[in-house]
Amino acid sequence: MPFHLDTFLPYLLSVAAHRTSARFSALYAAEAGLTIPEWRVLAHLDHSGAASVRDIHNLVHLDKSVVSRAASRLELAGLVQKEGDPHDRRLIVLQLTEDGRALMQRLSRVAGSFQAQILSELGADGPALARALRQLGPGQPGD
Amino acid sequence: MPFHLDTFLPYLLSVAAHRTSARFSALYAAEAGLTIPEWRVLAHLDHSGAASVRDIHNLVHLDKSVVSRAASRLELAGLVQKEGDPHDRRLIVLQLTEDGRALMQRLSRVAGSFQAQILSELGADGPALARALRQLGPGQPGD
DNA sequence: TTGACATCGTTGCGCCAGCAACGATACGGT
DNA sequence: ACCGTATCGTTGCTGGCGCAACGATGTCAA
Repeated sequence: MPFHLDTFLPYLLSVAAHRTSARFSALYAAEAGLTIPEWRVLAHLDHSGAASVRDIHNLVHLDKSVVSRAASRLELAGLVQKEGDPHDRRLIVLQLTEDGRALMQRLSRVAGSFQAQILSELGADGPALARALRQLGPGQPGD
Repeated sequence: MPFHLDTFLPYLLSVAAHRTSARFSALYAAEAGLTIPEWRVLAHLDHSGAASVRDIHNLVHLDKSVVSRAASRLELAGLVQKEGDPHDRRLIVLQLTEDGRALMQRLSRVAGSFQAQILSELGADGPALARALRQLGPGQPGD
């Protein structure tokens, strides 16, 4: 019996993830020309307050180097402030600037309405999708 | 109200997709050192029979160039046969070789048991996840 | 038939993710 | 205090994706 790719979960996940990210990117491209890593760093800082590169690396599942470069670009753009931690001088404390907070305030509205849009498209399957994705995502055994 | 990244669907999708692909890759890495595009091309050829680069590009959501290069690598590995279409000499007909079919026979068993494993982890949410992913994937409005 | 336009596969190029190596700093045992 | 080890952030490098351009072939209308 041949194998059907279009019922295979890793494939479906990959396609759905790409397409959904692309849809969302198109939305916030109007507000700001952010890459996905940059968006994640901003979003994380927005709800966690100050955080080190390593914190973000662990919690947002981005490689250290990706976080580092995203943070540098965001600093250049004036959205993020980088300063050394006085207690541990290896650490870099990242924090949103005033501009960064203002941007995230607008973007979180965009994100919220996008999320609502997606959920309305999914109907009753929405909650199950979220549960399943959290189950498949890291933080689970072997991570 | 700050924004919570860990309930945001594009983020959850991306993380779940990466992790699930990585888990599956680790499984078939033992059988064959395939990249994800190579795996998709093989899988599609296995259940569609002969197909052109363009067919795969459309149906498997890989860029033309990615399909082209994957096919070249697979031809070098002796898993796929490339020949010109006699009716339309622009087209390249891709087909599994004997070795390719044999490999896919083994890999489809691996894939099947992996799928079963995932579904058992998801429990009752499995079917809803599949439905939701198909809904979010392309082939929907605006694609 | 000819010529304008469309389609197919390949190739070149820019870009970013992922990995490893590095310098700098912190920690722990002796 | 000192030395070996661990951790943090940055940077160089390789490889692959995505886009655009190209040559080759096909199609259709005049």
